[in-house]
Amino acid sequence: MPKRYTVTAALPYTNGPIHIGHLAGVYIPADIYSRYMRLQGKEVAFICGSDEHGVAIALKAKKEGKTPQQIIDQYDQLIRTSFESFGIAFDHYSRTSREIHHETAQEFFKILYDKGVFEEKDSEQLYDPEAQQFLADRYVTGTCPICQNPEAYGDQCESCGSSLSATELIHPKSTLSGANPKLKKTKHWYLPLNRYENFIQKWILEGHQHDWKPNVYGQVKSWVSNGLQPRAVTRDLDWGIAVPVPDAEGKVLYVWFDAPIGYISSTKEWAAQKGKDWKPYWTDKETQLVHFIGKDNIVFHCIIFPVMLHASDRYILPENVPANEFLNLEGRKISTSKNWAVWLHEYLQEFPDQQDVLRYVLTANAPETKDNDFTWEEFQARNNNELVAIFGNFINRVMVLTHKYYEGYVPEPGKLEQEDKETLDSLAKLPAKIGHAIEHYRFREASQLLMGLARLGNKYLADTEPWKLIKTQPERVKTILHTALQISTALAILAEPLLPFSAAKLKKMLNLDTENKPWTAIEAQKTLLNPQHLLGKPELLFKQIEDSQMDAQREKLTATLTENTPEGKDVAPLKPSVSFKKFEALDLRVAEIIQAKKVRKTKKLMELTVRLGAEERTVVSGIATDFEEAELVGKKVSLLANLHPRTLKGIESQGMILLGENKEGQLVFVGPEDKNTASGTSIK
RNA sequence: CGCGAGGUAGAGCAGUGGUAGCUCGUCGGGCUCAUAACCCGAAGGUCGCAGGUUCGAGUCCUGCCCUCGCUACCA
Repeated sequence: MPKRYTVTAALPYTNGPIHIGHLAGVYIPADIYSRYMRLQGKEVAFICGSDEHGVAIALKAKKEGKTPQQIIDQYDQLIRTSFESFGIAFDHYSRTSREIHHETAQEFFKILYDKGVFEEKDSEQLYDPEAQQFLADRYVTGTCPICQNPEAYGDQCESCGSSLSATELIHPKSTLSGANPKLKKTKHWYLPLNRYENFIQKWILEGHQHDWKPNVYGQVKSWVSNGLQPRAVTRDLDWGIAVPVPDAEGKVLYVWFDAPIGYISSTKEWAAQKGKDWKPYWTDKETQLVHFIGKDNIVFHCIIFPVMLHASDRYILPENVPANEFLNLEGRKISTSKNWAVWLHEYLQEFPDQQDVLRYVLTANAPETKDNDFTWEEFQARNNNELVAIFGNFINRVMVLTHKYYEGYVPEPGKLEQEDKETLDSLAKLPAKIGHAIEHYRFREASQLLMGLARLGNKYLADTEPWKLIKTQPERVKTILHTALQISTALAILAEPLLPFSAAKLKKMLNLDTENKPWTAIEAQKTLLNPQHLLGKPELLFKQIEDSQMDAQREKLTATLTENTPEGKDVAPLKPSVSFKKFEALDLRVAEIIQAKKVRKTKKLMELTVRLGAEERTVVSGIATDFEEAELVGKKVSLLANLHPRTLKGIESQGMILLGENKEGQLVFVGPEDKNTASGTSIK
């Protein structure tokens, strides 16, 4: 096993607070891993920090009439304090806006620059003269040069599916100001990922086929087999880290380039404060580097950042990148902008001193292999049925019995019976099992193994029945409770990485020394709690969570949903009036649906065959989420019949069905329903 | 359409070639030290579908279907 661990957790982007998805995917597993490694006596640097650059922050500031600095200060503070009170025990949490990071990132750039790694390319890019900035591809719309669709985006045309670059668009328009963007020459530096395909091939595809998670490995494989492209590492923007070479005024490092370097600068800052040398943490082969991230970050941490590290020729590569999938909330995708989330800072207020409950639930149901769903129902069940009923209750039974029979002193054990030995043997095997699970990033399994130990304790008490034997064999009861107390102590030690607050509370109840007993003591079946040791006061380790609390949380989410529906807002403003002539140009008809079929591999598209008098037409309409195939057939609807045909998913749509949206956000037909209106009738 | 990940008991998941398992839930029983908690037992699965390889397939191969994600779409 390596002796030193550099553990990084994805840098949170400071444009919003932390929610349960972040915790389940990144911060809780990283924290468990780091805590465990520290308990094994390893040198650990658990590193994180706020990611504070990039165009999204610049735009958010502009929108809110604040400076970018104000935005990042606000969220850095919120994120920092909520991590701290949640017990994510970073060794260091820095910020990419700090001087040390600017220096480190610039130095990193310089190293690659001096080695001639980058390719320099002049290109003509669209520049918005009103907003006075270069436009990212997705901020430009225009006419597609291939299919003439007038609303193609700068990176891709929705109509024909072609990949475009913004400069190819005919009649481009800035979505920021509406201005006509002008071409302006600009120079950028590119990281030629294509030259490192062999490196990635050997390192990951051949070297880590079996120890990396399938979802991570699969993503990398997909990227490599599609062919890697050079990627610009600089941008024309005023918010970020200046490009430290001549001839680069007004240019900053692209945020994805500077952010991962934040791991290094944060380590440096930490080492300086501790009087340590940071270098071994990033250069020594005895160091195991592990990146904890969500699946959206796989390409950066498995391809781009490693290529940067490799090209610099002075850093070690990550040993593993255990990316998690995503967590949904009550069946819907978590969304910061739609406020569909459980926010960490709100949880901490509403469930004070219950950090471990959320830690446990998010660990036991972590999205390790696929997307998972968080529900308040499960949250309550996991707490009441597992933490309270199994773990907390076992501890309480042992505490109460020991106080009742022996005034809180640990009794002297007698001769061990078969049932005692078997229980202690199972106990001795657990540290290795839990450790193995954590070392292999299977935190869900680790949490269940820990709960299994509490179950073992309950079973042991049920089998030995000390409350009966106390009347007939009081000596035997001493052995039983001594054994039960050993299990309790082991729980306190083994729970530390997973449930640090409860572990601390339990240690206090057991009156354990503050320093941790090593896991090896459990494996060696050493006495963990000596006879005559005096226990502390019994307290409940976990509290029941009531239905009313869950109802309140669910109501909060329902309120969010209501806010998000169009009805909660004002009616959309009317468009400018049109002349009668223009209205007359529209040919509106009654159409009868005679066939309806969902378009494969789409969520919303329905292929409809409609009758217009004698004529039959195909119309593709985005209504599949609101209507079943069967209920559509026979229905009469209003159709805009002379709309220019458009091809969707390879099906030519010859018209558009008129629809309205009700307050629940469901689509309803505008039109004549099934009266005696003949199909083909004109609507006037 | 393309790529990736999944599809195993009512729910959530484990199981990568050798008699289908865990947790929750359900039902029945036991216990009463314990936060109406704990312990035992039972019911419940054609392991997405169809072929193939093999003495043997949840596990390997091929094709297909479905779900999710990325991307796109929503005329």
